[in-house]
Amino acid sequence: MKTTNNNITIDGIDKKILRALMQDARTPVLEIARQVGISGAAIHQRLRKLEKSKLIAGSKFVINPKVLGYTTMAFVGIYLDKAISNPDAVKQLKKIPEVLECHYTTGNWSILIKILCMDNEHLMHLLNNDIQSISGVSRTETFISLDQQIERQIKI
Amino acid sequence: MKTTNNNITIDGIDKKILRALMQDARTPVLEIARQVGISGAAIHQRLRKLEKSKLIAGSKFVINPKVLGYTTMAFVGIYLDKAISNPDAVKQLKKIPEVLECHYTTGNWSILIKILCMDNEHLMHLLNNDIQSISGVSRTETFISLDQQIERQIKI
DNA sequence: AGTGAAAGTGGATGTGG
DNA sequence: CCACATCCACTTTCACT
Repeated sequence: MKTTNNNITIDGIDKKILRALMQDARTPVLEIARQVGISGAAIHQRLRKLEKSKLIAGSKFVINPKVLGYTTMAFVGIYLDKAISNPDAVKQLKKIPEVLECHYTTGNWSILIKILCMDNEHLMHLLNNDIQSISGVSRTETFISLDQQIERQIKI
Repeated sequence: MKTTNNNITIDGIDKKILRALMQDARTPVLEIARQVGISGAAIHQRLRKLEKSKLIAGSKFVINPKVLGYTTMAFVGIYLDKAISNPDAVKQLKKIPEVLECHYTTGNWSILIKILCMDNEHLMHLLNNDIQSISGVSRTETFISLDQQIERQIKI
C-alpha cells in the first residue's frame, strides 16, 4: 500500500486524499476526514506535506469546450526543416491559442500538437494560415479525433 | 467582449472569473470579487449560471507524475483488424491505467493513445504485454514525447 | 503522526436596490 | 444584475498526546 519515489512516501491515506481531490478539487477537508477516518487537522498536515513534495502541481477548473462551440479536436504531426530550431517553432505555436499541447517527439515528425477547433473549416484555416506559415514548417499530417474515449490522470 | 454559443452568453466578467478558476480552482470567490470589482454574491450567482450551462465541467487537482517516477510519455498509433470493433478495443485499453487518453481518429490508425510510463522499459513492457495482446490489435507505431512544451486549456 | 478546540475567513443565501 | 448583511461551514493553527 506504500509507494516511494524521489524522497516522497505516500501511504494509503495520502492516496485516498489525492483521489478525492483529483476528482473534485473543492472537496472539503472535513469530508475527506470523514471518509478516511482521521481528523481534519491531520488531513491538512498531509496536504502540506504533499504540496511541499511538489506532487500536487495545482488545481484547475475544467471547462467544457463543446459549450463554446469547440467540437473538432485533432493531432497534427509537423515536419520541420533542419534550418529552424524546435524552440523557435514552439514559440510561434504558443501564439496560437487553439494549440493545447505540443510535444517534441521521436519518429517521423519533429513536433506533435493537439489542437482544438470549432469545426473542420476552422481547422483548415489554422493549418493553412497559422501553422503552415510558421517559418521552418515544411509539411504537416493531420489526424482528426472523431471521439475521445478516454481522458484521465495517472492512477494513484 | 461578449461570446455567445449554445444559449449561453458570457461577458468579460464571466471570462475573468473563469480565467482565475482555470488557473487555480481554489481561488476564493471574494478574491475574484476584488479583482473584477463586484461583490462576492454576484460572482457566486454567475458561477451558478456557468455551472448550469455545463460550461464548467468540474475541478481537478493536478498532480505531477514525475514525482512518482513517471517520466516517459508517448503516443501510440494502433492499427485494428476489421474483425474487432473499436469499443471492444477501448474497453481493454481502459483497463491499462497508464493509458491517459484514447482517441478514435481518422487517418492511418484506428486509435491514437497517449500513455505515461516510468521509463522506456516500462513502455516496452506495456506495448508488448498489454497493448499488443489485445485481440484485434495488429500493429502499433510509437512516438515518444521527449519534452512537452505546451499544456493548456482552450482560451476563454 | 494525530486529536480537539479556538479563531479567522470564506461560501451561501435572502432581501432589497 | 448587483450590493449588503447574515449565518453557517470550512480552513488554519496550536498545544497536547
